[in-house]
Amino acid sequence: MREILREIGMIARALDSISNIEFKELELTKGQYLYLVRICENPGIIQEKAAEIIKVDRTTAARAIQKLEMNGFIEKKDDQHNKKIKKLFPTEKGKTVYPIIKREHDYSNSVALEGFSDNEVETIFDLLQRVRKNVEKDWEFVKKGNKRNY
Amino acid sequence: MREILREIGMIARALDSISNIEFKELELTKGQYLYLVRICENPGIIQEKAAEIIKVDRTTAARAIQKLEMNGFIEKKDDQHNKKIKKLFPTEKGKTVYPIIKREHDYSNSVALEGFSDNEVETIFDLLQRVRKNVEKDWEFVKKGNKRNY
DNA sequence: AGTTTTTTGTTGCATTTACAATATATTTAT
DNA sequence: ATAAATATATTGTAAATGCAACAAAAAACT
Repeated sequence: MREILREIGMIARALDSISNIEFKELELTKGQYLYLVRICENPGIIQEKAAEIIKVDRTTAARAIQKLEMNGFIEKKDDQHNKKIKKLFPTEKGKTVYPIIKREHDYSNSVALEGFSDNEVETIFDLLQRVRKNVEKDWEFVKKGNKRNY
Repeated sequence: MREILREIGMIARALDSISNIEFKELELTKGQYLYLVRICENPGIIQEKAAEIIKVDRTTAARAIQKLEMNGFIEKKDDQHNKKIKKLFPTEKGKTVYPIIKREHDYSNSVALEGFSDNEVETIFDLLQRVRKNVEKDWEFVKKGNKRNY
């Protein structure tokens, strides 16, 4: 059994740690870059959806986004037709910070893929997407309170 | 630019979340399974080393391991020749729980790799190991207080 | 139309996480 | 041998995380 998930965990923790340290100078505290990036790339997205694509608890997302708003990176706007939801948009400040985050991510990405051929890059991307799709089914299942059987 | 790191982040958060939920019935709280597994597989390992291979802050590891000890999953033993270090060993209770964690991990692994050929499994494992090695250099560099240049 | 279920958002609370600072043992350098 | 540097462990503090519980709007069902 090839323990691919252990490798993935190590990589993810290392990179998250690096990003959190590097983004402190942007006044972004732990984890916030995750939400800001998604909101910049999907303006109008709602909190619930952001949590789902990031794969984080709804209440964690709620508070992270609250704080992003408080600190002026994003704003919440009411929807015309649906009183329940609040659409999320980056502010000017958020839009200014986005390319800095992007640059960091691109750099980390290039570090991660050092020594990879173009072909290998395509391959790992394809395989990882498949893993992600496999895994997110179980995540949603378990998060909803269901029990996996094994 | 193929955003492989975003995929990795999603996968890691989803699986960590699943594991944390599933291990609550073992009386293991958030994150503890990480440390217990490493200690079971590397009996005698020290805290500092565990943090390093897991890729987590030293102080976080310190408290997680403290708690594992308090709850009887592991024990710390003084070293004969080095008064500074404390070697970590699973207790009987820890050893009992280990195969349950392992089974869960194996299951998640098989879910993650659903639809993969043997060849693809080998490929992704190999590529991920290379990514991990690339990334851990930067992690150690940044954790030590150095600044990446990009 | 009325009822039930689902979706979305929020808050209380307990816990984990990690930075900063401290202490002590060990190793390296002079 | 002594001093400086490094390795290892710990604690204080602030913040994020996530479960449980709640509320209200929307959607699905009868």
